[in-house]
This record gives sequence, C-alpha cells and structure tokens, in this order.
Amino acid sequence: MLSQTMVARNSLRQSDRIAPPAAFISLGGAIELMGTPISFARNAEIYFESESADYLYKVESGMVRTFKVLADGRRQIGCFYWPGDVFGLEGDEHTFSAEAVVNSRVSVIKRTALFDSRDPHIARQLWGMAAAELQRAQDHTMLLVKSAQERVAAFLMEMSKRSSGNNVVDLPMSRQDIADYLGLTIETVSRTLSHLESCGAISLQSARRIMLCSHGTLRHFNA
Amino acid sequence: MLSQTMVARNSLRQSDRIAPPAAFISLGGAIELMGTPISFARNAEIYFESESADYLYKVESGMVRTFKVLADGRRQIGCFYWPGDVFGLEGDEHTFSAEAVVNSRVSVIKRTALFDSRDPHIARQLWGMAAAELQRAQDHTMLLVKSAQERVAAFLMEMSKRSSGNNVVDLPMSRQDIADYLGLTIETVSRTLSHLESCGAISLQSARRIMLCSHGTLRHFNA
DNA sequence: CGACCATTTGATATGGATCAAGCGATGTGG
DNA sequence: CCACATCGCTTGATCCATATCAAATGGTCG
Repeated sequence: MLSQTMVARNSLRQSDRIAPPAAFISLGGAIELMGTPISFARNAEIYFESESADYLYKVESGMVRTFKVLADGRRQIGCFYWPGDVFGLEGDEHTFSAEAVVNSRVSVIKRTALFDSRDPHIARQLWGMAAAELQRAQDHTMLLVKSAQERVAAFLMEMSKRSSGNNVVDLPMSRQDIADYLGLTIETVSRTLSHLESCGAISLQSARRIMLCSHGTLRHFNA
Repeated sequence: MLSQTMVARNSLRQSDRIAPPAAFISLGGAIELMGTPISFARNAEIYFESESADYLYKVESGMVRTFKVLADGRRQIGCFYWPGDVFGLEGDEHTFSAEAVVNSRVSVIKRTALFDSRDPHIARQLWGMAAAELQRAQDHTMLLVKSAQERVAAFLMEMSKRSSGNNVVDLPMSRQDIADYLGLTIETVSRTLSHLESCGAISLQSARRIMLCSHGTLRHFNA
C-alpha cells in the first residue's frame, strides 16, 4: 500500500506545450466544430485535478490518461482516452488530472458553448458522452475487484478492441501506467503478461507490442 | 476470488412489492412532482440489470442498493442510495440491478418525461444528478485500491456523513452488503471493525450500530 | 426453549506486494 | 564506433494482507 509511483510529476513545464492555444470556434453546431487541435508532448499536463472544468477535450491523435495522486503518493489512473474520445466531462471542477501518454493532439471547446446550447442534437451528444463516461467508471470498478490475471486479460482485450481491432496490440503506455490503471504493481503486471505468454494466450513481440493468440483463453482468464 | 455471495437472488416474488404501481404524474415542472411512492419490502427487486432504463427512481425512505453479479457468482455492489438520492440514471439500459436494502418507498418517473423537457431547470437538475453519479463511481474506484482498513474507515465516514450527521451510525445493510461494496469478505470487514474498536476509533454498540469515537483516527486510517 | 441467521473469532493458505538483482534497449560522450 | 550510463522491463526470493475454511457466539422469532 505504498508509493508505487512518484513518476514525473514535474510535467508542468511550459515547453511541453508544443503549440500555443488556438482560438476556439465558439460553436457552429456540433462538437466536430472545435478549434484547431493543440499538441501536447509525451507526459505533458493538459489540466490539473481541481482546476475548474471550463473546457471539454477531444483526442485527435495520440492518447491521454486521467489520474489522481493519493495522499500516500500512489497514482491511480482513471482512464485512457483514444482518438475520438472526449474527456474532461465532469462536474464543475476536474476530479482527475490529465496528461498526454504520448505526443498527442487534442481539440478543446468551451463547456458553456455546448451546455448553453438549445440544439437537441448537441444535447443528445452530451448525454451520450456522459453515459459513456459513467459506463467507463463502472466498468473500471468491476475490474478492480478481479484477480490480477483477470485484470490484465481484460485490459488487453479492451486495448485490442480500441486499437487496430486485429490481434496485434501496440501499447502506447508504460507498465507503470498499466499497473496504476489496474491497481497492481509493475512487477505483477509483468509477471502476469509472462504467464499469459507461457499459457499461449498471448505473444510478447516486444514489451509494448503484444499479439493476442487465443481470445478464448483470454476471455476464460477474464471470467 | 471466488463466490463470496450467492445471497437471496430469489427476490423476484411479486409479493415483495407491497403497493401496486401508482399512476405517475407525467410531469408538471420538476422532479419533486413524481407519482405516489411505491413500497418495496426488504430485499425486493426494483429493477434488473439489462432492463431498459425507462424510469428514474428517487428514494423517499429506506435504502436501495445497486449491484451486479459476476460470472463467478460474486456480487459487486455499485452504490447505496439514501432518501433523497436519485438512481437508475444510466444509459439506455440498466447496467446494475437494484434492490431495497430495507423496506423502502421509492418514487418513479418516466425518463422521457424529463429528457424531452425543454425546461432548463429540469435540464440542470439532470446534469447535477449525472455529475453526482459519476462522482460516486469515481470515488468508489478510488476506494477499491486502498487497504481494508482504509476502505472500512472511509465507508464508516461516508455512512456517518449521509445519515444522522452525528457520531452514531445505524447501518441498514448487512456485513455481506458492506463486504460486496468494499470488495472484501465479511470476515475481513468484521475483523477490521473489531480492530478499529480495539484502537478506540469506533465503538460497536451492536452489530449494526456503530459510534465513531475518533474521527481523527478514522481519517488517519483512511489516509 | 430451540432453530435459524448474522456476526465474530480462530487457524491456515495464498495472491500479490515488496525488496533486490539482472537484462535489454536507447542514448550520450569520448 | 564503442564504452558506459540510464531507463524500462523482467525475474527471483521473501513477506504480508486478505481470503478461505471452520467453529463458536449472539440475536431474533416461532
């Protein structure tokens, strides 16, 4: 129950932000009409825990993680967001911080621009996002009560579904990221991956490139 | 990682429903204007996982739990809802089942009555509920990565805050409910409570009535 | 009183954390 | 181009928190 992480919390350097914030198109109809994407370097901070949540964000390329650092220094990752995902949809202030996992482009739009809109199309999109976010959080809760094998297997299947769709998964995130998402240590994640490989369920082509050989076996481990 | 639960899943008896469903006032303005509350007996089912989520529910008295039964038979409780709380706000179909923890009264309203409304007051209330629900789910996630002591201490403080507000907490739910909420076993919950008592942090006046003696100590355990 | 159910307590087992070392890739300076 | 430092990952040995198995206790209702 102690400090697993302590990772690069020095990610506030302004230099991480590659491009300056663009002017936002303050609405024209739908969420697709956002401002020019902003680029964030690997590990750059996008927003911080407790900042007021004035904007919504959409991943255009790369990957974003949201997380919270507990009193004892451990980091819990709330979610990984893929291109197309919207994040930052919370209450009045952010409950998590957000960082780029790899170099990423993110578009931004003022919350009020959407929430004040009377356009039923926008309202429907917003509710869809809220429902998706709640679903993610609930799924995450269900993950955390499973065994290490089940968590890792479920994680791989989720990553597979979100990425290519084929059997080879390229993980943009580190073992520490995975561990902090699954509520495990890097050692356990690593060992579990090795074990899944020895079972023939997966093949570790490199640390970050994994081939899922037997979805059946994985699903079995996932229970 | 095996069957902790297997509890009363035979809760579908019609007799559990004390009163017949009342006619709903199909909107007049706000959520307060719901139909006559329906009574549910202890452990009675309110809705089932995967049913289409056509209604929203508000606890008028008693307590409601939402839960999901995993493939291996374990039960995970998603949330306990107190009087005044609204539940059932999910996507198009329920991801959890809902049951009364004790004899309870629940008011019901058709989702469409609210979602189709153009009343900005209602829209604001809906977003408030969605935000609360998301917050609950995220807090729950953070709970599940803590130690048993931290989970139990956090649980007690949450219960204290939600109920009387004073130092004596009456728990309407069983140890099994608590265990399934915290992702622990009943034995661990029981032992942890005993330990907290031996530390002087709490006093077990009876199994379900707990006095919080030292909020400081509890908060310390909670980390 | 006696049956039943919820809770507590005890003894032991085990999954994952922790501590520690080794390994492979990547990058840097000489 | 190679020696070497660094970083991310894996593997090994051991420890500990919590699960599991088992029994005792207490509270409730007929």
